[in-house]
Amino acid sequence: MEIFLKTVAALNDETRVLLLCFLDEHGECCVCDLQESLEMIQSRLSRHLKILKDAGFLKVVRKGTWAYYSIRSPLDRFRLEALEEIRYLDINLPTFKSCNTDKECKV
Amino acid sequence: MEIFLKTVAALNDETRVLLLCFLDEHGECCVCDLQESLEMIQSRLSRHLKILKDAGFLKVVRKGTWAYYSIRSPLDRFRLEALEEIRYLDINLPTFKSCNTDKECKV
DNA sequence: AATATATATCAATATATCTTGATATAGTTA
DNA sequence: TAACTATATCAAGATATATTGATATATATT
Repeated sequence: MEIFLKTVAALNDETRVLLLCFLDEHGECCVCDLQESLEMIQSRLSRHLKILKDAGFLKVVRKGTWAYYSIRSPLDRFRLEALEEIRYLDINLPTFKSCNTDKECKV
Repeated sequence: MEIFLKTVAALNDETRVLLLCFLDEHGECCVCDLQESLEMIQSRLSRHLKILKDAGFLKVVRKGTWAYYSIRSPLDRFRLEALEEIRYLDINLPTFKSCNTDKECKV
């Protein structure tokens, strides 16, 4: 029950649905890319990414100070179905903007 | 987006997951049966049943003063998948107790 | 070592949701 | 019509979640 509720709670927020949709569309992104693209402050993003990760939707790879988030694969049946449902929502996604520090980011 | 969030929000509560599970297991129940079986006060039940109904999970049939709730059928793909997931949760359901007014209830 | 940068966490406030008890509504029975 | 019953809704308080700005952590660079 707990895991199910955690999964569902993660889906129960517009910001997180947008995040899932964006990562599904653009693939792996670092937090600063998401900050630029979605125009969200860093603490807010970090919080929601953690919730999605803990709920089993995302994975993180750290490279130096950067954290690259992407949709976890493979997703189990229910999470995949949720993602499918989100794809159908026809959300108007903002365009991708790189954080353009151009050091290590965007490998 | 709104409809998706409403659907997910409906799932995001232990009481409602229990309700779905109970109705899935026992089929159509009137509110007073649920009151007896789940030992919940009436206003609480009524609230949650409405949320589940508005989110597309339940249907209601009124007969006199009684309201019989059951899982809506057919469910669309995502809601059905959610219900499947709930079935797998292995929730320890309370036994069915009729509201035993024995007038019209439990046809 | 000192500074800078990316990310994570914390604290305070704002907003939403749940629970309960009280009241309203609407059918039923006397 | 009046009293009764099942259900729905409302109001108040309690609990959870989201947002923001500040701070902490950890890596990178000089």
